[in-house]
Amino acid sequence: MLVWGEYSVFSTHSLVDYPEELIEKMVKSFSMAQSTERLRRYLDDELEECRSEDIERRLDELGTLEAGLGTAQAEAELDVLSALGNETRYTLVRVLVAAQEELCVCELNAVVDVTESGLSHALSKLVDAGLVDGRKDGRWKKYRATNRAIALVTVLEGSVNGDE
Amino acid sequence: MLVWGEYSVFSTHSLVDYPEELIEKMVKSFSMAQSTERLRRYLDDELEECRSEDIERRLDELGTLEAGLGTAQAEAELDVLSALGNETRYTLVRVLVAAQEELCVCELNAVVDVTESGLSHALSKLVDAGLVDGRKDGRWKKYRATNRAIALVTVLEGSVNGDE
DNA sequence: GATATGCCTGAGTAGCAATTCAATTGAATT
DNA sequence: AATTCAATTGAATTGCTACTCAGGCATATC
Repeated sequence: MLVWGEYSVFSTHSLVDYPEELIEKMVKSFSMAQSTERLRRYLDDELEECRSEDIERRLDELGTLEAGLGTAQAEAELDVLSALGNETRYTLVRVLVAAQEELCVCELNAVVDVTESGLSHALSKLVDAGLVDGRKDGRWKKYRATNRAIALVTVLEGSVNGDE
Repeated sequence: MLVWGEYSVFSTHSLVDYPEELIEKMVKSFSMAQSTERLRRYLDDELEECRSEDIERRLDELGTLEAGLGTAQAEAELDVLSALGNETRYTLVRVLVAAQEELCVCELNAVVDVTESGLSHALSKLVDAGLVDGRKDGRWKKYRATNRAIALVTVLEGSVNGDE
């Protein structure tokens, strides 16, 4: 039986008896147990009395919160955020939103300080994130901001006042 | 006189006559000239006739678009975005928004897969970005989502439907 | 068809960001 | 005051992203 408090695992055998991966696992489960232990103490504090079901329930509640709308959705949202969270790409989106019309790649090249290739990479990421749409027009290619981009930039500009 | 088309600069002197920084400058201004040249051709296409003032004017317009609400604001916005654009931190914010109440660090430790230290770093970045507020309560520390965080997560969840 | 131009893609790399580790602070308990 | 514990901080390391470069494809012009 594993009794972490008394390290009975370690007292029975020498550590070198175990393969590395197992040790890693043990260490991880140990630190896991530690943080659960802390949570127990916290709930003890908060709820006055605290049975082990309370911890289980709280862990469950937290898990539910995390799950929220499912992981796929959250992943998509994260993609959008990390697409926007870069100076070059955010500049492009801001310009396209402000322009309220489609702009040619050759025009966009004038507003960001990267290679033609870098610009292309940036735009492709923005397309993947659903933040801009691209359209080929003869030898030129034109991009416009999507509604998603407009919504996000608007909220962002509204919510972030330069006063900090 | 510099005539890029004919590389007169390079024909007059050997390249090694110039210090490296100057060459770099020349190369940069050359590629700059190239992209401006492309913009000229594009405007030629679009406006039918196109004088050099037209290019100047368009470059100005694009510059204005880029400037928008000033660089300080844009920088702050970018900070917020890059703070959110990370799995650990975005999970924390989502959980805090969903919880609609302050949560203890020891509780948050249960929803993300990082060290206690990593969690602390993450929370500190979120505070800097104005996405969460921290409050010390005895030996525990509790964090809650700010209005900014709520607004952004809400819009994001509304704008990004998992349908892609 | 040959050439020029606009843009894109894949590979490689430099630099930065995210995580962990080690040590510390501050509060509470003894 | 000494100890324990929650949380933070700074340094070191790992991992990854955002570039550039080289080459390619498509369209237009000759």
